[in-house]
Amino acid sequence: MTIYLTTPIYYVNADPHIGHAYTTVVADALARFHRLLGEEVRFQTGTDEHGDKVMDAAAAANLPVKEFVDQISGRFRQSWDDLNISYDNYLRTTDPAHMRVVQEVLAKVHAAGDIYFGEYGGLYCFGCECFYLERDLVDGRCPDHQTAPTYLKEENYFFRMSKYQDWLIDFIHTHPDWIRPERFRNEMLAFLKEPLEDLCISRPKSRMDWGITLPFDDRYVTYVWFDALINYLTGLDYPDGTAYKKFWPAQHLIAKDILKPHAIYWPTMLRAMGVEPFTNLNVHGYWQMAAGKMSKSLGNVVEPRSLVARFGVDQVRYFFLREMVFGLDANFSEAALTTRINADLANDLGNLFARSLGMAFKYRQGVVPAPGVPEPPDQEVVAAVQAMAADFLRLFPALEFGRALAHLWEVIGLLNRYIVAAAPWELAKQPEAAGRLDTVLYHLLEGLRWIAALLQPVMPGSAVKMNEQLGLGPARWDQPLPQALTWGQLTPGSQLAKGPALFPRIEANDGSPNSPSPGGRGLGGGG
RNA sequence: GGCGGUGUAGCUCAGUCGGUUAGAGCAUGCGGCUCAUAUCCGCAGUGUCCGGGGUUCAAGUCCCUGCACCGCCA
Repeated sequence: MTIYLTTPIYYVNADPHIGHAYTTVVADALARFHRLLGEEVRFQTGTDEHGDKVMDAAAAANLPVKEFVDQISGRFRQSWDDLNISYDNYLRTTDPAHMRVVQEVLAKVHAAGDIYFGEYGGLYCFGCECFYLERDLVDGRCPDHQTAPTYLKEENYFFRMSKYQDWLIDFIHTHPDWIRPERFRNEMLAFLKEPLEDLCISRPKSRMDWGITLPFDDRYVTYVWFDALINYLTGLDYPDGTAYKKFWPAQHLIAKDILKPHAIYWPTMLRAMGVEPFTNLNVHGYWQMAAGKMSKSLGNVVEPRSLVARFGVDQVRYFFLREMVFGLDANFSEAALTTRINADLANDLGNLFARSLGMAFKYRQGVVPAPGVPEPPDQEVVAAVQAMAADFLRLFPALEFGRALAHLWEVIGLLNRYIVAAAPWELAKQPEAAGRLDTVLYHLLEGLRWIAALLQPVMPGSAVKMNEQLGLGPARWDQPLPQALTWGQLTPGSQLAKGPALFPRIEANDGSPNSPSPGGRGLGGGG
């Protein structure tokens, strides 16, 4: 079984932010999850590097464009390395291989008659890279940039998108799960009730030349979507590469700001090219930033790099996956992040792990004891762990990360209560209870092994630390999940290892216990 | 302007097909334990379920309407 996971290629006119980071962490968690299931995974991310906004940003930075895009693209890549992102391919639209394939695709679609030459005139905003109608303007100005648009009349190339409208509507109807969650599917069906216009896909070089030259007219470069979207194919060495034959169609992950290009333009483009549609378009919401709190004192915290530096990679990854319901907006605040880290990671999981290993060392010299005959509380632990794992394996690939983790944390709570009820410190005082103590310690350690196994996609570094302290080598934690999730694999007699606290508490420094009300601008995944 | 969504505890949110005294986590208060990262466990409290009207034996849930916020379209 194979799976091809993609993030958007991020636009390099600005630095990476939390929205990009979220999309990429989700993709990585899924990639790791599917690898653990024993599937063959291809995971691609990258950067989108053409267009006027990049030219402008380079000019503003006083750098040659190529130098500028190298720099920003490198910064994205660095952020993903910080976040422990296990991408297989990092695609840049300035790669010659990509540019060559885009030209091949353009030539093919043009030859088939789905790209034609036409004229378009209108009010153009350079900030938005798009034309506006009078009624869309606010006081004669662009609603986003507050600048007056310029009237432009130019000849351009158009993709015959309207031709595929009926096919697309039918395809969405016959594939209910294709665009998910459902609200985004409904949004697109509503949009498709109106006639689809053809898509302008070129820019004259006289106006903008930082792009890929049209193979059939070298006065033009292609504009945005016939460049950017095709990355999903060029990354697989389309059309002849073995990767393409092996991994297409894709599971796309995007933020809702680029829903339309991915749900409308992209499938019709694929249709015109004669390529099978992607498997799913998975659409997530925005992190709403607490306005006023981020700007000055914490101005840099939305940058993935500083977030990771301040709070830790796995802490940030856990927060992303636990806090946001995929498809809905969520609030981001330092207070909420701190609460998750302290309550869930330090107090619940970290402390459970520390006290369990601590007792194994204190009472059994750090050697895994052999369990005796399980009693009802032990059986309850086994049953709960197994039920949780089944839920987790079902919810995680369905993008219900928060619910999957909530189930896992219920078991963490159960194990904490199990300790109190069993009171190993009392058993340790009674020589005749030695067997009972062995059984309780074993159930704790084995339960933690399951937890570590399931947390690998979410917190890979911490899961390794847990496995190491549980005395397991890579050969054990790399085995496919279905095999790892068998009760009793922790070998009695094996040696545990001491280690530092998995998740140190974050001491409050701003004195604000609760997160402020949501506000401010959402941050999307870009693309 | 059209379509859609949301509104539940101090905060973030669950609430299935209408069905008992409306739940969870965080925060707060009290108690307990000592293996543990001042952690863990137990107990406790708080709700105009956005307002108004309606259907029903019964409404957080269904219908109408008003308000607020959000999204898509125009």
